[in-house]
Amino acid sequence: MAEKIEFCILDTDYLLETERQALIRIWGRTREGKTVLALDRRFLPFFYILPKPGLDKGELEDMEKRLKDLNIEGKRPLKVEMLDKKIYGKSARVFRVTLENPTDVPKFRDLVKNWKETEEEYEYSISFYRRYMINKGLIPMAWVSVEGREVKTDLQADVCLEIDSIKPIKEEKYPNFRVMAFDLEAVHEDGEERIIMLSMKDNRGFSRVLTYRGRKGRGIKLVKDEKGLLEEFLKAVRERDPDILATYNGDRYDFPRLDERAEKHKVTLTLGRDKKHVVFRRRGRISSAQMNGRVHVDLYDFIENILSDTLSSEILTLDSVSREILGKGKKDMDMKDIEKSWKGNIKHLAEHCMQDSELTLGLSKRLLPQIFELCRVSGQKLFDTARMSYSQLVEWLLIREAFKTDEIIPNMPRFDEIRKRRLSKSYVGGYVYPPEQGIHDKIALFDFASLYPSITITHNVSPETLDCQCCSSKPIGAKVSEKEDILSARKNRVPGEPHYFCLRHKGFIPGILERLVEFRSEIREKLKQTSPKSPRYKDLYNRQYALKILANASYGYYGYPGSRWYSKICAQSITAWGRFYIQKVIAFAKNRKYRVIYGDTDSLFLKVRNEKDARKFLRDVKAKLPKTMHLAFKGLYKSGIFVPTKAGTAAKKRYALIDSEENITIRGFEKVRRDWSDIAKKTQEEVLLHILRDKSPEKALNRVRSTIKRIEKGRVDFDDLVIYTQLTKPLEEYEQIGPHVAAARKARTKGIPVKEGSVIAYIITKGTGSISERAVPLELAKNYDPEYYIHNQVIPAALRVLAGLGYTEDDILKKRPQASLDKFIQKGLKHRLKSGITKLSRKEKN
DNA sequence: GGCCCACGGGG
DNA sequence: GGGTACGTGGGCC
Repeated sequence: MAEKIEFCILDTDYLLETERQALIRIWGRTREGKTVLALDRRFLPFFYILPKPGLDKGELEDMEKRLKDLNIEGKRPLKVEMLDKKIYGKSARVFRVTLENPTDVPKFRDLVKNWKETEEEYEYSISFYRRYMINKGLIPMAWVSVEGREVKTDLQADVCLEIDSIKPIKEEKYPNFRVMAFDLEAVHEDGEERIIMLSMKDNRGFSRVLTYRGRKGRGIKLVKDEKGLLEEFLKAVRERDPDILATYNGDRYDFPRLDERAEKHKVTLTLGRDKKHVVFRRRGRISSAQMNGRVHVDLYDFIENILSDTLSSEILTLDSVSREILGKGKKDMDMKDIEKSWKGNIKHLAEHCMQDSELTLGLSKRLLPQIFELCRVSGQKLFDTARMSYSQLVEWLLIREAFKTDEIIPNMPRFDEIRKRRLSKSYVGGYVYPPEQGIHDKIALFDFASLYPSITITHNVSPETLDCQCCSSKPIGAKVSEKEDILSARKNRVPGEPHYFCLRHKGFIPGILERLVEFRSEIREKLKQTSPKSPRYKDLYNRQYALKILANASYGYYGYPGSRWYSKICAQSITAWGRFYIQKVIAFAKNRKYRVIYGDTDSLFLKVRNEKDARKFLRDVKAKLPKTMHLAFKGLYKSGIFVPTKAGTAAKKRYALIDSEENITIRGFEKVRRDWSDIAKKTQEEVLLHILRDKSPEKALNRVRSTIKRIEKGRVDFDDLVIYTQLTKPLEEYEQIGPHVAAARKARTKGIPVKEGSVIAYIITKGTGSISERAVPLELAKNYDPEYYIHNQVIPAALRVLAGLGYTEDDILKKRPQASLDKFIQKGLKHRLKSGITKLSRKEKN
């Protein structure tokens, strides 16, 4: 029976059932809530070959014949065609070799890559499901109309179709995807990490905790043992049948644990919509847990890669991220608490476990719509998009655009090319106007909105428009100097660089960015006419956010060593223009007798009389800027301090600001990691608390001082001094003997077993020699070195926070008076911190 | 100063 | 059958 069905694409994959054609599968959901599986067996893989330039007609014909005659164990190319394509905008004739099975592609490519007629091969490494989506114009998380014949399936789908035809359709809305979050708890017992509890919660009212100790209670289901827990989990997922399984750090923690324990108990981890075990896909240094027909979204991956830039949170724990995004966090339990509860208060542990699933589900409600929009812009499926870095998102956007315009997709750089790019001389970045140290009042902040994308568009910065032939006779604006009018930068000469960009033909990347930016401003217009409470507002907001992310990442993509469209000169030119514009604005301000307090890359702080004054300045300077460059007035701050970092080095942004609503912004933080001692971590935490909650930097300083005294008097418990560091390779293989390696060696000679993967607990003890020489395993430590803990642990940790407020090591050690800073801090922080809207950020723009 | 090495999230 | 990949800071050499 011929059927027609419309659905939203959730996932795509392919199966290699035979040596012959592969099977493409598309999973989705209809408006009516049916799950769909659509199958396509008719799509064929291919790749391109660019012949050496200068081959004559006869030689090309010979090459075509040789390609047609290729033979691997009886397998032949199904088709060899000559096509007109473009490579970096220039037309090029290429051969397209069509094959039967995706695994044939690399095999046939290997055969031809060393031919003397072969200049280069292209598009041989686009995975098959991506190839299909690109060529059919299908967009994940967008809609398709499929005509086909319904077939039987033993997979978990309401409808299964063999595709006769498939085409994209326009529809903005999403179907009601089913989302389930889960979280597990584990303890170490007898050298194993056992799963003791698992919680689940979905967006349709289901929640459950599984465990095998204590009493069954509301929402708690008791199972026999760990194996029973795993089986019950699989059953629940199958019954609730979510489209999306959401975790927080599931790729690195929950799934590897499930996998280990399932193997131990001989349970097959069937969490997808087929009968297959979860697979782990390598992605660089980590693996991702994937199943078929159901999408595992690890929110931590997305937050770490993308969202962390817009978060003010210093660390990315579930607690801190939830606090910021959802306005509610959780009571954290450490490993000892969990073990204690497991032996006693199971109910308490169950609440804690469920809380994690709740927060994860809460986050997914907010973040999945953003990720969906990124899927639509990048054209990549949910599983992939949720794990992509900025560069990868940009890359896939470009790849999909390239296909539309008959551009051949440039190859990924090979390993030695990447290394070469990494080692190549770094170029000059953003301009920093050194901050005027001290306290200032009435400071206006201005910044360029999307500076680098604007430059890319305004100046047509693209690899194929660089130093073009057509404009070579007369590059314009050849002498761009300080004295010239600001508008001369609109010409195509890169300021201070011996390059120019084409004025006649729009570049590939500027063209894409221009459409992105136009599309975004259309959406922002619509946003203005939409009630902020309506669901449509959120959709539009997420859409413009996705576009902004992609546009802003484009500059980084030019300079990213793994980039297919790498161009150091483009990246360099963009920062050159960036410096040019911000310097022009600064020069203009100085000319008008404004005091410039600080400037960095795309922003500057000016001392102004009042808001009106600031707005007037903006108006005047904007008249001097190209219309495509958008300088904006971001706000007037009552006061602020700016802390210059060491001259010469790349200046770090370190400042604290207070606006009229008494919100404080502090920038320039870094975080303390786990290979620090507890005493350092605790001190830092308390310093933060004293400043933010008690509004008292003085208390914070005193807190550090008393800790130092305790250390000096030898009153600190070893537990607070231990540093934990993992051995990531066998002890013998270390070239450099760091403290943990030295401590591990000492442990071994005393008969304490250590091996690759062991976490070494050590203390830095008194004596002479390097830190490593004085690093002793916790079990063997007899004393500790106060100097090390004061100067290498506590003070640096405290200064991460305090330096942002202008304090130095000398202040902690009472070596200098601090009148002026204290005045600011008393005045500034004291009551203004009340508002609680406090930003602590290590983030630096761009 | 350059290079090696570990961390992050989770429990 | 093409993920090969990060970015930053401490301490050794």
